[in-house]
Amino acid sequence: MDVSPPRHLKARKMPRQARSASTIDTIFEATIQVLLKSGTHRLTTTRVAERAGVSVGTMYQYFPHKQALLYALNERYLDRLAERMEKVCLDHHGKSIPDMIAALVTGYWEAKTERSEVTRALYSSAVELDNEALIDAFARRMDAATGAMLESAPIVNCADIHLVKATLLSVIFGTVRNVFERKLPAHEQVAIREQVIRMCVGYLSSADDDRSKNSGSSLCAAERT
Amino acid sequence: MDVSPPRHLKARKMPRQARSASTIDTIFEATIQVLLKSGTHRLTTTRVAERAGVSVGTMYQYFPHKQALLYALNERYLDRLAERMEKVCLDHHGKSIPDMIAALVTGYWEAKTERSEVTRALYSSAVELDNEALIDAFARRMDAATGAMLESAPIVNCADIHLVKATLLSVIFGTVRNVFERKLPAHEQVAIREQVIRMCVGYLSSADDDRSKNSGSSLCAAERT
Amino acid sequence: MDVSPPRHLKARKMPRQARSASTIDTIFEATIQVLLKSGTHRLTTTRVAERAGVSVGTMYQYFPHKQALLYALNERYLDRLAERMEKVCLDHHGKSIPDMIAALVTGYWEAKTERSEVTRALYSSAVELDNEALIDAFARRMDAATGAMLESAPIVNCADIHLVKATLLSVIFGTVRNVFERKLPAHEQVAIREQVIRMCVGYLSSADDDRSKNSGSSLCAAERT
Amino acid sequence: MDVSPPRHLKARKMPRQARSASTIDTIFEATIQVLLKSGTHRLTTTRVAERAGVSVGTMYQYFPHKQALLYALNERYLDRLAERMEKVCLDHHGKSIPDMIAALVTGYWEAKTERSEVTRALYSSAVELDNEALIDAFARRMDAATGAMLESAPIVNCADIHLVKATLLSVIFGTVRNVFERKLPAHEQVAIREQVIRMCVGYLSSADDDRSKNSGSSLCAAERT
DNA sequence: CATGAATGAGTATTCATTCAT
DNA sequence: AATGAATGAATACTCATTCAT
Repeated sequence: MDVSPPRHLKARKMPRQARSASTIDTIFEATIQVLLKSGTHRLTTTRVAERAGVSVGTMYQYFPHKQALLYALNERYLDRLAERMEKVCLDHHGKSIPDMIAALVTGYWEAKTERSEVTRALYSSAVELDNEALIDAFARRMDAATGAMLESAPIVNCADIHLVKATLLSVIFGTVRNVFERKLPAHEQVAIREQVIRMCVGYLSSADDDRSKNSGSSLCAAERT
Repeated sequence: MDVSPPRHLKARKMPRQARSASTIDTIFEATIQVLLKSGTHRLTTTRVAERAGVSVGTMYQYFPHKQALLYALNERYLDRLAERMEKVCLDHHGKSIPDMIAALVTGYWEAKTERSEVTRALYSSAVELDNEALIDAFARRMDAATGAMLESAPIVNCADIHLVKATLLSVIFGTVRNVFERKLPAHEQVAIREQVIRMCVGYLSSADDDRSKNSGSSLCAAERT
Repeated sequence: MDVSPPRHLKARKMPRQARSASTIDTIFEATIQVLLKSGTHRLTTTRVAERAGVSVGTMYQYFPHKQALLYALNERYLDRLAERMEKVCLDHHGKSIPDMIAALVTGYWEAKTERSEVTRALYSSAVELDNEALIDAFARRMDAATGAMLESAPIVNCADIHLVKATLLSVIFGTVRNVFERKLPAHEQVAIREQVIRMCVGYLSSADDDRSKNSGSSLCAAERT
Repeated sequence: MDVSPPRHLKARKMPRQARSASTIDTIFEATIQVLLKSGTHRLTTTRVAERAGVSVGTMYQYFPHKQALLYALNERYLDRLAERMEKVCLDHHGKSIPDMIAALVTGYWEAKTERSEVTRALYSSAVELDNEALIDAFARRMDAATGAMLESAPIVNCADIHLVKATLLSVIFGTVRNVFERKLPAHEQVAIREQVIRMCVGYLSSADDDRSKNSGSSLCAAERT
């Protein structure tokens, strides 16, 4: 994720040697483990270092302070998530709209759910972390990826593709998180997921319809005013 | 909100005298102020007490520990939010579906946005708080309120009203939060809000259509299997 | 126990009315209960008052501070213990020396053991309590009582009866406490108790022998130098 | 003292470097000083650290909590006391019984009296400390040491040497403590001490007599049943 | 007199960060 | 570079005591 983080959250050294890279990875993993075992508010630098098998001193060589560590961890997480979702999008270029939507929703849902505890832990670690820049960067990548995917669909051809995309992404990401966080029973989660797909597909095709019919209440018409 | 909280999060004494009630309210307000000024992780019992103009000791008479204070604060917040949304629902009994949806989305959006900093602060205060019970209770109230509202609409008549409601609420609450948290520019937020309303309205009418047409891919048909 | 306690440890009001006396007794009992349930270092005035069913304020009417309460409690305990032991002594006037010794040892041992947890609790409550005066008064009463008892024995007739008594009492009280505190198995405690009786009886008769034989190494001779 | 303490009272790190060892010793000394100056209930970790000239943090590196510190302090004290008494016993192997007894009593008495304030302070610090294991270990060492000493005496030859030893030790330790705690005038303490020695010597020789005479009421006969 | 809410100094314990070795 | 001992400010929570009602 090529964001310039708030200056004070920068990692201290970029891993130039293989050794460093692996050390950093070990530290990341250790952080997650501690997060899972002890929760955010008992995540201490000492505990992380211990778990990672390095000394605190060493950890401070890589991350100038705790916040920087958590920032970098979230960065890595969002980076991987973005990559994964970009791949999902790429894989569905040229597919039908319903396929695309289903892929987006399901892909995101699976990414969150696979290691749901880790997801939850990361959410809580990011509280009060100045990570807006990360979120924005993630949003931009998603925007680009879904944009490219949707444009590869034969039918969709709406003027305000930007707004449609923004809406879609907000609905998908927001809803999945909501369902995920409420810890609903699995079958209910799946059922809702299907509904959300239906809803989004309907939305997209209506946006399209509107355009062809030039209807007054349509998305595009609305945008023309 | 008539939830029995996890035993360890119970407030210590129920305010029996007017004086106590106002003290508790003062403490709540102080907590919010401190949350806003210092952030969750610098919210200390001392600071809250100071701001509230009472001694720490007094605070501990009412809340056996910090967690209980935050729990009660969130409880109060969700309680008020629920009341507000219930009123919104009641006020739209018998209205058209689009009106209902618009009211739900806009109502929730406004509730979050009016004192957006407070909303954000409360979200962060709830991290690592065992408040699932609160969320559940809130969800149940929303479910009941929206259910009653939707059933008062002439047209809607779907077999799996439960799933439809759950989906609607997840989409609305999830999306609003997502938009809210990303701090998008106001006009974009409004635009997305309108889209979400469109989307939900479309979803509801399609659910209804499905039923009347008995279409194989419909919501209700699906549920019949 | 007619000791004048260190001025700062005096109870605030002498119970003049029946009501007061019973209140005080309730408080004493409550103190013991709290001591048993929570240990000395979690004995708080509030907890005692609660348990006693009175308000803290009321408690402070009777005892100007915590120390005074504990002092009075220990005073009462030692008073009762002294009474009990005095009765034991009186009951054995004119009996044989072995009977006397056995009565002393067994009596004391039983007094401690009957409610051993209470005994232990009181010991711990007295730590860092300025209760030397109480101990002294108790010692004096024991001295008088055992003195009178021993003098009623036909044989004993030693010049330094004071030293003999002091020794006896130290040995008995010290040993019983030692055995008591080490929580040895009951049968071992009993066995040792019997031995101690033997030992003391032997000591007393030898003190007596010495005197009649006027032996150089005797107790009384030693005292003559 | 090779006792495994209750798990929660374990010291945190064993001193591996000379520096640590001296730090720990400094902390012990400081604890004693604070105990003397402020009493047990005003012994705070901060005060100890201050007096020791280290930071609280450092103290907590070595002792996970106050209790562990006090436990370790008592352990060290009893360890040294045991060593000292073992030496006394060793030094009197082969001596006469009266010499042995005198050595035991006087040795213990001196150990307690030399720094009597420290002794008292340690007693009070141990209240409500789960130090039974320490006391037991100490008792076992004393038992072994006195056993070896007594067995080296030509005459003593009693069947139930175990009971005799237990009695002796209880009497000696109990009585010395009793005399010590009552703060009797020094000359009286000395006088009683002499009496106790006489009493114990008499007891031991009677136990022996009994055996040679096979008297029915003797210790050994009793044990044979 | 009785009550119990309010007080706030006091205390154990944690933890991010530094820096001598 | 790596280490991990040392630091000490920060923080949650307690409890003896007072005093307005």
